[in-house]
Amino acid sequence: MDEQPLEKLKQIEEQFVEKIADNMHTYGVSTTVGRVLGIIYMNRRPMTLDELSQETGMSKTRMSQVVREMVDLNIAEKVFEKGTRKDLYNVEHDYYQTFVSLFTSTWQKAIQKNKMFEKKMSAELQVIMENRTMNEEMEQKINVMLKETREWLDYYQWLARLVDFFDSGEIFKHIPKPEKVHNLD
Amino acid sequence: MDEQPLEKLKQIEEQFVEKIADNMHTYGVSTTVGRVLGIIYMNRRPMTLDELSQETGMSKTRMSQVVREMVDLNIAEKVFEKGTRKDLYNVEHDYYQTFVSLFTSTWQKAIQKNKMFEKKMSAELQVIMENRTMNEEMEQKINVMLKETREWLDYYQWLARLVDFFDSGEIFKHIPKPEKVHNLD
DNA sequence: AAATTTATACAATACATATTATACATAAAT
DNA sequence: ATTTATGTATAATATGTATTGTATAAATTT
Repeated sequence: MDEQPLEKLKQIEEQFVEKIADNMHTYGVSTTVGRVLGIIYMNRRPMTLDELSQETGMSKTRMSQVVREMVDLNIAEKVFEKGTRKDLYNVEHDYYQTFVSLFTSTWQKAIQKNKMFEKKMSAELQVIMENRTMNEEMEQKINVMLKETREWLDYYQWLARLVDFFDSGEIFKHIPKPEKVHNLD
Repeated sequence: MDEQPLEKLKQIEEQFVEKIADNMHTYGVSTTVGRVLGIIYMNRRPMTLDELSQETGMSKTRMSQVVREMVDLNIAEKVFEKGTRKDLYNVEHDYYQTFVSLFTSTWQKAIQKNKMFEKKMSAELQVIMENRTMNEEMEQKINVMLKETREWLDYYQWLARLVDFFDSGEIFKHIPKPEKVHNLD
């Protein structure tokens, strides 16, 4: 291949960005979030909305929406630089941390949404339980559903512990990141 | 409330189904996959495409698509019953196992898609490296990208170990399911 | 052998999400 | 005080995904 090495390197960086973008639905976020993440990552310094707009070919409005989502997900942060009015955004430079941030953010929301559900269901089942006109079949069905609500609660409590397991970094004690030694090549 | 207890119980089951459906985007699958999962779960015996179509109000075509996806994701299975021509589908009755199945299925696909990427990038960087017309800045950039490909590889290998950690059940040694004792109430 | 049932391929449509264009509020520069 | 820059609210549009309708192939029943 006759391409200039610099151009070739650019292409490789772009392939990285595209691969990150491509993977992002696995993390529960849009392709564009991944693309912006990858672009800032490869840029190796914070970027403005205008720069992101230029780099992605998308509107500044869209870039604004995307970086706000990323900040909410803890995978980007606004950084301050003296002498510029424009907002600057940087991203997490640690693949593992990005995974943990997205994993915990996603599941925290799910856990939060289910916080009151079990209580509500149990209460409603209790109300039916107090109905005097109940036969044995009915009582059995209610007991099955009561058991179900407990399993639901147990599972969501387990999920909360799982999220904490990741958020605290405990996961890395059990599945260590590879040693850095070979990076000293 | 004056509702018949049986109707009330039906409503509670439906609320469970809707909550499962509602949560499903967190697991990376569609609301309809969740609804079908919940319906079969609450039915407590395998269901046919026609029954699912009836219960969901959706086309039989759609139900066929959905259950195939669920079978692919290891959260449903086709079961055989003597004396019926219709396919019967059952679902996993363990919240934890459903989580593990979806988690591992989702991430296995991502890992598979990235299997060759690092090799390809490294090879392309090596080709540039051999270019004689390289200056020091260029060489530094290539080294940064080579380091990047190693980190990528390390991270995906870590993800593979993480998936195995879940798939093997190892996760439950570190974050145990709650004791079953209180279920004997 | 013919009719019927069943699941799914295929094409078309509906709906939800991603994105753009424009307007507007706020802050900074002049 | 006015102008300019900047980010985002809002409305409209484009695109991708979910779903339906119809056709078809294969298996089962008659």
